[in-house]
Amino acid sequence: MPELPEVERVRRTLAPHLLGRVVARVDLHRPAFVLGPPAARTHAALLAGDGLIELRRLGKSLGLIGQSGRAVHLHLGMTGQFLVRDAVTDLAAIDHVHVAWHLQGGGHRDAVVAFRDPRRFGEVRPFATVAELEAHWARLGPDALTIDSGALAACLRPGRRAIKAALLDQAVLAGVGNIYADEALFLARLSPRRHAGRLTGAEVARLAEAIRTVLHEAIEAGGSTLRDFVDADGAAGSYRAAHRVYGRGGQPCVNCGRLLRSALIAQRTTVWCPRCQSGRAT
DNA sequence: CGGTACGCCTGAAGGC
DNA sequence: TGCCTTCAGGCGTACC
Repeated sequence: MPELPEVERVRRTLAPHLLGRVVARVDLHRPAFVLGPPAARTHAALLAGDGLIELRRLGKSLGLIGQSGRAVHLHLGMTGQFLVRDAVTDLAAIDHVHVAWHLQGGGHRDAVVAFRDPRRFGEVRPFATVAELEAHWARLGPDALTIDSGALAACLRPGRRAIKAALLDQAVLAGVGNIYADEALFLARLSPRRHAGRLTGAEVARLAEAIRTVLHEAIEAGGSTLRDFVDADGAAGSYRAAHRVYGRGGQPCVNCGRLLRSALIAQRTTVWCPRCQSGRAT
């Protein structure tokens, strides 16, 4: 569920708890949750003893950077979340906590940041250098939050598949998932079944603007909480109430009143308005 | 190339 | 009440 807006909310709320502080200890509650070759999965690789200097984001991925130059790739998957707790918290009493970073210094009281992920689709993957993290991220397309018309056209040009499928492909564009793909296509008045490579220049421009608009709106609203998404301060997001199509199959279109269609496209439940998103090129 | 299916994993929700 | 099935979905991978 966490897509770009939710991950960005996590980044913003988590950063103040991490940056400028030192990792006093890393607890591996579930060692197998940490990815990569065994030699690269040490406590030091997870930034134990390191100072934390940066928390960056690309698409739905977060990167925590240490003063040593080490870096940890973090992905929330479907149900991943970060809990920030007092240092004395008994994390063993909280289910599905896989990794925990104990933090000191920086003028705050000691704290612990726990990665909790019931479904375990999330990722914690250490890298020895920032360059290696960046190489891992090189398979991702450009970040969706700032995508412009020209860059989007370049991403989509070779594609003959449905635009919905292309938007979900993180190698094309990083950060859009099922919720925001449907919301952006609705705003851009494009059928999800249109061929990605056959959109007109005007349509690509509309889509790029729609993607930026829905992502910015969602970030401002704290993200979309469907069931259990919360940011690092424990706050749920309210953007679900603003969804125009996602989760509204069979209900009237907010624009024209026609009942919204729902179908499986690119193996994902897709909702759109058959009138507003007519599917014909203009 | 694209599309289809599956596995990973848990918990919520629906059917009976 | 309780058991069983289905669904949700990010992402990698296998296969046609």
